[in-house]
Amino acid sequence: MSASTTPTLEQQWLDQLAQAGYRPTAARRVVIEIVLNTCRALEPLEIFTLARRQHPKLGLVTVYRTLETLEALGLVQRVHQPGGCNIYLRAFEGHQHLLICTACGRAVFFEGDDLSALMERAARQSGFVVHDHWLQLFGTCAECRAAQSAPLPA
Amino acid sequence: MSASTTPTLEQQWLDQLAQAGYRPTAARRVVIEIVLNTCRALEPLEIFTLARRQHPKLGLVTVYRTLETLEALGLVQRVHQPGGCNIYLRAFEGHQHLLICTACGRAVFFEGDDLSALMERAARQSGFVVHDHWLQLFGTCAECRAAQSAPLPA
DNA sequence: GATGATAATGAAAATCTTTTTCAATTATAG
DNA sequence: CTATAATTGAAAAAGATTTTCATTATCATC
Ligand SMILES: [Mn+2]
Ligand SMILES: [Mn+2]
Ligand SMILES: [Zn+2]
Ligand SMILES: [Zn+2]
Repeated sequence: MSASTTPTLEQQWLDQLAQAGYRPTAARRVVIEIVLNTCRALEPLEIFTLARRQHPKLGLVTVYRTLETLEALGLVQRVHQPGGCNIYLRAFEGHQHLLICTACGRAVFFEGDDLSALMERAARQSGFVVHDHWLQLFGTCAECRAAQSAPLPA
Repeated sequence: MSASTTPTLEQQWLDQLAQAGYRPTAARRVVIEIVLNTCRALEPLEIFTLARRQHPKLGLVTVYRTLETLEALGLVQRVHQPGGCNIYLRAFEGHQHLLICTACGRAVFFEGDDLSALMERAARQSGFVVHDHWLQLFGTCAECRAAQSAPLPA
């Protein structure tokens, strides 16, 4: 086997931080680890609570600052949901959109949407030049459907 | 001419309020009038500032409460934008989406999107049952494009 | 058009979230 | 190691929204 193993995503993010002149600190590591190991968008306070288990003297301010930095680097994104708009998730890679479970919050990425016809029609009818689009799907994930129909525990 | 004229939208909203047991007060009239006569989504504070010109003793709390009520009745909706998520606009009528000018905020409604193929594909790939979707387009309106390319005032 | 019951209002206080300040700590280059 | 600069966390400040509560406006009934 080759001696070079693929660096973990966490390491890749830390490398990107370093490359941009940021130092790889304990606080940043913990926040990054949590974001990368959670399949749903998290509020700063949730991240803080989880992170403190590994890093008890962490301050909430640092969570805010780290999210701001990661967002500026394009590694995380803010997600908008009916229940709140300051929740953070791993950023899209390329042109993707989210499908979010309204029961548990699980977020999955999908791609391959082609909205060009739609956007052209909207542009023609409105006189706008359309630059961008937000698309988000909501549904129920397989796990939540299974839990819903499962027999209640005795 | 017929004696019965079509009631204004403002009157229709006030009627809906009355029907739901709410009183048509001066404060509510002013907020409604502003929402109906503005072509972009507004923050509570903006509505408050505009409304005070007509109703100087209005309180900001009342704007919040009125928006809450109008939202509960399905007359206004919260709009999400990169710049803020607590801005309010007339609600959709039927299945519509928004196209928003990123320069001036102007919002126009459009309909006729067919995302069923897209949603089915996302559902199949993810194992989710898809219930709902958010779609929003961003662009530049004709007025803002004209203003941009117009010669500067002497 | 009074009157009493009830809804609605606005000022102030309370809450919650996010940002700023600043002294102490930590990472890095030399 | 040491000097330098970045980072951190606590506390304070700022902002946004909600709650509380005494006062005022609306409405149904007379
Ligand atoms: Mn897309
Ligand atoms: Mn649609
Ligand atoms: Zn789920
Ligand atoms: Zn515009």
